[in-house]
Amino acid sequence: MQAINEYLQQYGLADLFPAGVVDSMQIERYAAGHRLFSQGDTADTLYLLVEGKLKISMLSPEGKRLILAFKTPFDIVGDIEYVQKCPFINTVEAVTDLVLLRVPHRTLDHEMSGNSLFQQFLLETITRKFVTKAQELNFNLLYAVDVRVASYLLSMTPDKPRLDSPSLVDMADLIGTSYRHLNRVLQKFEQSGWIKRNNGKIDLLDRDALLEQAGHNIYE
Amino acid sequence: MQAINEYLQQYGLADLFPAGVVDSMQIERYAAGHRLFSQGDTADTLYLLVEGKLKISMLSPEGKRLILAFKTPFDIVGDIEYVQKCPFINTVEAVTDLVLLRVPHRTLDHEMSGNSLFQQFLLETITRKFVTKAQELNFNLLYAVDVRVASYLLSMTPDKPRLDSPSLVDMADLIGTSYRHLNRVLQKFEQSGWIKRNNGKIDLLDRDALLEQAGHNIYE
DNA sequence: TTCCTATAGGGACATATGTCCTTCCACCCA
DNA sequence: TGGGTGGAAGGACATATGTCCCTATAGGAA
Repeated sequence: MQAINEYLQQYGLADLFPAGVVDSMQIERYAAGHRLFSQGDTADTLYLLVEGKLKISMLSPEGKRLILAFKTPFDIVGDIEYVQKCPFINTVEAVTDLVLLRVPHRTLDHEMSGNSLFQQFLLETITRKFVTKAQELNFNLLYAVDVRVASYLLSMTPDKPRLDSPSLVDMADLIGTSYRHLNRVLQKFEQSGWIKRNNGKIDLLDRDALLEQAGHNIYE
Repeated sequence: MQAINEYLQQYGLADLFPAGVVDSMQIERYAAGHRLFSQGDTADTLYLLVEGKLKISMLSPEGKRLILAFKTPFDIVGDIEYVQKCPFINTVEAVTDLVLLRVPHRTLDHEMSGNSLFQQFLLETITRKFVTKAQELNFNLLYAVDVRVASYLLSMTPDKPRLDSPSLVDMADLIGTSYRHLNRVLQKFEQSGWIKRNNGKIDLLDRDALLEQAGHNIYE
């Protein structure tokens, strides 16, 4: 069970936050499945994700769900809303058990406004997010679902060639297609011998073929 | 023919840049059609768009062109690349005759690094771009081409209900569909009596119907 | 003028994708 | 133990979209 300072140290943030700000931070722990906030909620907190995996999603006016991203440490949640002073744009839920550092906007406004180091930190973070988002947009406009599925499979298995509990529903919402069509594409991949489905787990048998199908593009 | 200071005044930027920075700015004028830079070019300049309309596009590895945005004053070009210190990500061309203020990175590095006001300015600009890009991504994932076409038509005619020289080729690349399919959708709109095509011009006859088709979503 | 090129407009067809519905199976709980 | 329940898997069909092709027309270049 790490303390706040240890986390900050671990992610190279020890010099970024003055002691006064660190004092006002709180460690928050959430169980898998817990919803941190929903789109439209008032945003008065910046979150630093230090352990676990969370899911960012939104609901369209028609009620269609879109999963925008999965995030793992280190990452920041709520930075856009902090800069824009607007309500939360998306919904965030815990996929695994989470540990986050919670920084109130009030503290940031008092102690960090005009702090050039912190602004530079935010600038680089948000710029990086922008580039990622832009690539994602291009990727979606340019390629059909099978390319995106191949890319997704590859990006989710950097270490071992197996997806343990993929939740095809989430996967479809992330890729932006229907559950049915995702299934169809997976079936095609399986018939081609590129993957093997067992009991909801997915083994990647032929990374090279998938890489070719993905057009050498990977999510992120 | 305005001077640099007048432009800065006009867009409320007079207090943002110290005299030393303003001195190093240059006014640049380009004719319609001119290419300012291409993706991959070294970026050593930040551009402030003060007159005219430009087009941001990219080419996929497969050679498919995607138009990412049209921009009109006031806007900033090259801010992402300035923060990231990376080559230009996209290609930028003049649609109409342009006037831009050119600010060398070198000057910014020397005179503005640590300038909290300027960083805040960049932060807000880039954050806004991020939100726009994110909405665009959601919009593309959520809605089919006809919705996007309706939205595009509405957003391009804020004043008068006519598109004068739409270049359907560009329009298709912006929406992210094929020329053929765009034509098909326009044909459907025309048959529904929502628009009228004359000699390449497009008149909007029924904004309400288009608004409904767009699902009350507008680009931007 | 005459040719050439670019674009508008659209036909025909194949493919990609969405919607609806059915079946099957593992797992949980009363 | 039996009945639910939820997700995996996929059949059938309609629609959306892409590709390839052709024609017509306007405007620039020779």
